Amino acid sequence: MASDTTASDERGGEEGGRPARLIDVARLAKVSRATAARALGGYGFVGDETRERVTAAARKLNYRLNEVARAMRAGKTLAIGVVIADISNSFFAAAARAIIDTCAEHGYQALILNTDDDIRREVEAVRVLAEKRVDGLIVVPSSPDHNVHLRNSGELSSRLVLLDRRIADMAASTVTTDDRGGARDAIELFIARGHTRIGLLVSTVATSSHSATLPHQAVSTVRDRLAGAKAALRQAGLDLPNAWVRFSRNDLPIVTQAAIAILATEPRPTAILATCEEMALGVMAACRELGLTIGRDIALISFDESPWSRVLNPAISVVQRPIYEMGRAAVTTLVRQIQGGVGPQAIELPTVLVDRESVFDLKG
Amino acid sequence: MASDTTASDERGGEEGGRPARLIDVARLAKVSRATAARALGGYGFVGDETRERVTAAARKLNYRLNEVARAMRAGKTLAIGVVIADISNSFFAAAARAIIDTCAEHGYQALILNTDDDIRREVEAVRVLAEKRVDGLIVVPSSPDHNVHLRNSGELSSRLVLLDRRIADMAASTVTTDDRGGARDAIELFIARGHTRIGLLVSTVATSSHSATLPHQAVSTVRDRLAGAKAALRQAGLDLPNAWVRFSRNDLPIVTQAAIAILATEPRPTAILATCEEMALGVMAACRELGLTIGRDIALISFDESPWSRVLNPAISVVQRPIYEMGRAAVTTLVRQIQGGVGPQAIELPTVLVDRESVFDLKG
DNA sequence: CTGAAAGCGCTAACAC
DNA sequence: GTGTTAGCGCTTTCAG
Repeated sequence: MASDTTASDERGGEEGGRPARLIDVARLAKVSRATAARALGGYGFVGDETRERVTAAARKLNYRLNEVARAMRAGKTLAIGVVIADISNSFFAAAARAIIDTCAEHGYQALILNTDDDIRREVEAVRVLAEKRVDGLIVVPSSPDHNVHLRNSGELSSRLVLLDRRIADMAASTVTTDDRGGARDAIELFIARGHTRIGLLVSTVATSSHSATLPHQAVSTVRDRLAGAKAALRQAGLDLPNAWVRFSRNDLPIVTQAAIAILATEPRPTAILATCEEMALGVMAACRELGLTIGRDIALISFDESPWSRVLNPAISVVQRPIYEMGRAAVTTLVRQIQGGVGPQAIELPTVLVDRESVFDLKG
Repeated sequence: MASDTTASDERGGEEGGRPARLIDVARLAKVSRATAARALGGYGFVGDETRERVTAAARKLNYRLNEVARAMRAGKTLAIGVVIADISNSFFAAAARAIIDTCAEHGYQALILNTDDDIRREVEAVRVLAEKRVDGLIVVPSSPDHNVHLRNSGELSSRLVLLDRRIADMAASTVTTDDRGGARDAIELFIARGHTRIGLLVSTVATSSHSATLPHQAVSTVRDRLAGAKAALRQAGLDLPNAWVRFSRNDLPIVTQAAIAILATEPRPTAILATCEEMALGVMAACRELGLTIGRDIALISFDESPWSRVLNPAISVVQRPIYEMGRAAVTTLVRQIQGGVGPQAIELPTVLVDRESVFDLKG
């Protein structure tokens, strides 16, 4: 008799009553819970005939393992928390797709939270995920230095991967791209085509609108791209007047104003590097308003491939980043860290400059 | 003495050792687990002084509620499963954003899985989420009739919201848009501008490439839009030759081929209705290849607002759907169903035709 | 107002 | 090969 004294008996297959538990399967198969678990879980030793009885019983009762109980007992949830700025943004959506799929391949589940790059929401998100007892964390940090919540999350702090952005002095894995090189390549292409007046439209969510100076809280990606662009300009002996660089948040009307601000200078740049899809759209919107034509009046290069960049006329040249690979690498690194107990790694993926039609030749 | 016999004592604050449990807090505050739980959970009656001692102890130990244990005991995970085709697709990304945020507002977590509109992956996703014991399910069903896995999920079957697509004879809530009306409006605008040769480019993931006939497994959204368009054409006494309608999967090269197939007919349509962003991009790509100009040679209307539709030259007219509202409504309906035990509802949100510049006047 | 005790469903030692 | 048992950390009657 022992402990199995639940009065309920003979649960109907799928319909009615609460879902079947392991003990229901065990009883129907006339074995113990341990044996049923072994048969279903495929571990330990179970007689062939017994195993069949158990699986038959499980099917008959429409048995579903209770993952909550399993997680509780095993101390692993097989879940990974993902903290990003905004999943409806195309970059994060693509990364999330990779993360979700790769998680699934490894038997993990992804729990995704948006922060809108607000550090308070990020802190809150990490807290929630810690309470959910996720086995690991992938974070796109919204601040380059505010990171107590990341250092201070006990176990999780050593099962953490920073995606897209680095944080100084954190012993966490990072998956980034060569943003500095990407920006350099873009500027060099402009220069090779004879452009000497080159503007920069930089996405920084920290800013409330747009400004000409680098916000204090600018994230590593922003700093790197800026540094890469400046280095390339300097090497060519070119100037970067303040009026030609604008930091803007990811909001079309604001980006458009920022782009107009750059393009309204006299003389205006003949080329603009945009640090993401939204910035590129802002340049296009500004050109529309100003009666300028991309690929003829204004050369444009954008970071990140967009669904439309290949299709426009002229097609837009881009600094491609391997976004899907980034998400995938974040998960594989994290899983290795969780399972293998290996230390943090820094992964930097290359960018590829894809030259299409938006960078016209000024010398021709 | 009783059961609290764990030998470990005095856990260091945040660092070192396993995370603090309720019992550690209780001991430090010199109360029982029950009292500590009441104080922290904010329910039941607790003396003011006691409450303060407990919260102080919790803070000191950096205590985090173990959600897994809570879920196990309470029989609620406060998690909602979301089964969609592809989160990197802009429509689903926007819906997911709304779902995640609205879930968070209600204290729930969203678990998102991609199916690529593959019914087998959908079945698998539902199984996984059932094992995770999610409290409810939001599904974008990939098939209009294959639904055993949805009917057959015990408790979950009555805590299910179908998003974007309906399934015949399912007693589940649905959140959809007036796709028939949206398509009708679009066609009527074409007609009002003098277009009589109107083509249809319809997204159907079931198809392996593109074809002229409606696939058997076409989802309600597809059928409704097709029906709406046909009704409007019929009412105007217009014909819809097979050669002017194409069903295509969401893959730019294939969509482009499909659009080219339509535009290569003689005489070719002067207007095309595209049923999503990807279809519209395919039309643009085809026009590019064929040397045709949107807004002059070809009028275009697309379902769903895109980041670029406002910015292009000409700006693209669209049938707007309230995507964020759809996601939000799915969650609020589901939560009401979970908490209030109310029955399933059918919510249909309106579409809005936004007339921009891509539909030129043929009569002028 | 506070404490004791009974599990939620599962797994993993350890017996037999 | 199979069964017994002891919890994982929490909530929640039920007493006091």
